[in-house]
Amino acid sequence: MKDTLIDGRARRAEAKRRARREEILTAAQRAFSKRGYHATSISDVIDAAGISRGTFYLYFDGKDALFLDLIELFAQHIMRVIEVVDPGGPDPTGQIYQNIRRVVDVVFDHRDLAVVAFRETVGLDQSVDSKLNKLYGFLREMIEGALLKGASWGIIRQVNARIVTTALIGGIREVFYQYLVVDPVTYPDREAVAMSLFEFAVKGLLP
Amino acid sequence: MKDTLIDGRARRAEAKRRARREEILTAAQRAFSKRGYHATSISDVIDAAGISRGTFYLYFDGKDALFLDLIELFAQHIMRVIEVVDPGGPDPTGQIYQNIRRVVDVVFDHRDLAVVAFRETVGLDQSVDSKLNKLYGFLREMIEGALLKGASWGIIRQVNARIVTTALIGGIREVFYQYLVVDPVTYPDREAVAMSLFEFAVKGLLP
Amino acid sequence: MKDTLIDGRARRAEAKRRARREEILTAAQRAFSKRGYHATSISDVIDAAGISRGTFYLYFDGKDALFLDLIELFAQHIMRVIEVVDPGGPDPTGQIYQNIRRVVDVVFDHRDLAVVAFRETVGLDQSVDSKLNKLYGFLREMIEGALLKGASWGIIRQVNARIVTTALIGGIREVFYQYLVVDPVTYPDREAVAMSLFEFAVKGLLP
Amino acid sequence: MKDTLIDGRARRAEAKRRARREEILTAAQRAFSKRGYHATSISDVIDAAGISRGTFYLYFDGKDALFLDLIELFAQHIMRVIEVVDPGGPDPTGQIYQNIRRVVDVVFDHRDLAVVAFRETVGLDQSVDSKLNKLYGFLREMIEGALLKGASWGIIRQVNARIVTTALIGGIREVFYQYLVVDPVTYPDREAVAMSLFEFAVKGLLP
DNA sequence: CATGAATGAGTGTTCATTCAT
DNA sequence: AATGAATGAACACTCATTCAT
Repeated sequence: MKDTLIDGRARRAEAKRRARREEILTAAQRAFSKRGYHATSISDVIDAAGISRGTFYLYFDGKDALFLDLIELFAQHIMRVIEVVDPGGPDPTGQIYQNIRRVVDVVFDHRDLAVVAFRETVGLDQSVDSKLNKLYGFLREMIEGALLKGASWGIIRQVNARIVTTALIGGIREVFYQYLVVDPVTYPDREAVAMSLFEFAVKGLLP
Repeated sequence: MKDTLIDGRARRAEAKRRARREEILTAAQRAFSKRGYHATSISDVIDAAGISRGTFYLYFDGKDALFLDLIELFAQHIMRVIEVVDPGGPDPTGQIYQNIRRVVDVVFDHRDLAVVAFRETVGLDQSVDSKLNKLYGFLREMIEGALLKGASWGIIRQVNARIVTTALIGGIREVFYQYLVVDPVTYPDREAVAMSLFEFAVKGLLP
Repeated sequence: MKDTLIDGRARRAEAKRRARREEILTAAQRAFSKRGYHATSISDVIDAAGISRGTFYLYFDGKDALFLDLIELFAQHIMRVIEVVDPGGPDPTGQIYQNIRRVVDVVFDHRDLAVVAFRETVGLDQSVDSKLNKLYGFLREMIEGALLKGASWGIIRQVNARIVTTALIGGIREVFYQYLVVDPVTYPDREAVAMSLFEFAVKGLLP
Repeated sequence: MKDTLIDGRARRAEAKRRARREEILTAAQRAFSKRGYHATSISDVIDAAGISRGTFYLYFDGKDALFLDLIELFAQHIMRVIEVVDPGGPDPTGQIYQNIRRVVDVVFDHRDLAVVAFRETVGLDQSVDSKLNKLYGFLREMIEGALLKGASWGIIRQVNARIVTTALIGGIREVFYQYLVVDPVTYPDREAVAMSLFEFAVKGLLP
């Protein structure tokens, strides 16, 4: 009886703690996405989160750790929805499209987070770099593998897979950045964005 | 007589001033490209330039203004080599390739400057943004115009010109960034880089 | 009947409370002796004591008060074993030696506590000062009294009792500090330490 | 002509710089001696010195470095006036007395500095420790050497040189501390202080 | 023109203490 | 009685910018 009481308390405390952490992460996303990592101070974050200075350091080891968590979070979101394309399976290009479509969803469902991840280029910091590189390395591997396999199956052209992979990532990144930051559209036609990216990536410009 | 003397002096002084300014800009390129805008201090720049603190502020209004000048410089370099593609002229795709080829030259001839421009994403600052947007707007216009014209001439497919333009710029940018920062190659095969970018942009992935 | 019940409860509660207090004091001794007053945080103390933050403030008014209690504790230990030397009694110098011997025992039986008291010099804080001064004042009085009485009985030389007392205290303190902190010996030969201190204090350097 | 002008300027600048540094050191002595290392903030120091925050860091690497400099300064003062006692020379005990007398002068001529050095016990910090240990090691060596040599010449008693040396240093330290902090005397009778210390150290208490 | 000493607002971080549960 | 999440004042330190020389 008492144990369940204690457990209940502990559970509630744990839930509250998690919720608070989430709140801070959300506030940080907004703050970082608005002004970038360097220009955002801890004061900005705690003001946005409505907490005190000390409380922030109760939940995060520091500014770097917070930022790292955000990058990690975004990387997980993206990596969760990417599926290896099977060129021998049914409708391989359809599989590619579905991957793009799901990434579009992740990005527009987590706008601030996506902006944070896209805004800062590699080169910020050792540990941030490694997180970003983990994400980009993952994407790279997926895409490059698909390109090579697709070429061997005769589904796509022989191309310099490395360069094309890089270009694809950059292209997709830029399109999102445009939609999210430079010229934000509240409710973008996700289908259209995905289709455009897909066509650009797959069909090229020649008629 | 005295006027010519003064003019001579003034001219010499002006030349010296310009040379000094150039030196600072060059030093700043190296500094910013190595560590990024935020991590580079004015001390880094003046140490690299071999000038005193005060002198720096004699030539530039401040850190932001210096950075702005660098962006402006790069934008001019790029904008100078881009030529409007005439779909009715001889070998229109060749014209596109030549544009890409010339951009490749600019980037690899001004590595530090290019890194500075590519490293910091839009969003640093109001005025930096406007400079970068001017550059990107220019590129955008060129490419988008070519796409639309090309489509109307039946040379290229009907695509969402806006999105594809953005993707192209992002793709090119990313490829350069990879070559310049992440995995730098001292003497890249410019021809090969240009050709890969060209093929990727124009031919797409389908066989 | 109910009263005795209440009394029993109260007594048991009081005992528990005292035990808890003791535990915290012991943990604090270890913590303070290891890292000094300033470098030791309340977190260090409560971690060492295995209690929660709030509990600590239930037993002590704060960090200063805790420290004060430790100093007080040490002062009591020392003051308990010092006995007034009777120059007219049997073997007066033996009495001095026995005092030193007992102090040696107290110090080595309460190493951590001794280190705490010796480490921080007078000047930390108003109230800490007064506690330390109480201890030193007591020692001072004992020693100075013995010196004066001894001189009047012709047992010891005429000296500036105030200065010599101070020097004696400092000398003893330093020797202990050396043994406890700088060059700690797990099982020092207490007899030898006491004898050295005694000879130094009493016999001087002349042959 | 111009060179001498430049040299003159540089010399004046250098002199001014040195003077400023001295001012800060003096202010820091007062501040640290009043409240101790930990309780003294950089704000205290710069307020006392009448300079701005930034200026402080122009002259010192930080709080630790400043403190280190003070300890070093005191160590040099002391070490400069200590002379090796030659037991075969004229009046060996007189030589000891002269050493003590000179140390008394140094201490009372640099009260604040002496308090800073005496207040903080070994254990503050790695580098501070090493500086303090250098000073104490030096004193230790001087005194221990004199004790051993003196004993071999039959001038002083056979004693445990290590312990006695420690006790002497502690005794002297405490006496100074008393005069400087606990019960400060504006114009102490330096001769009397030196003589008391000397008698205590050399003659002991027996008649 | 050129200098570099001086400035002070701003940064990320710590920690003794409080108080609702 | 016991807890530990929350607080915010305080800290050491940085750096873009100014200005007397």
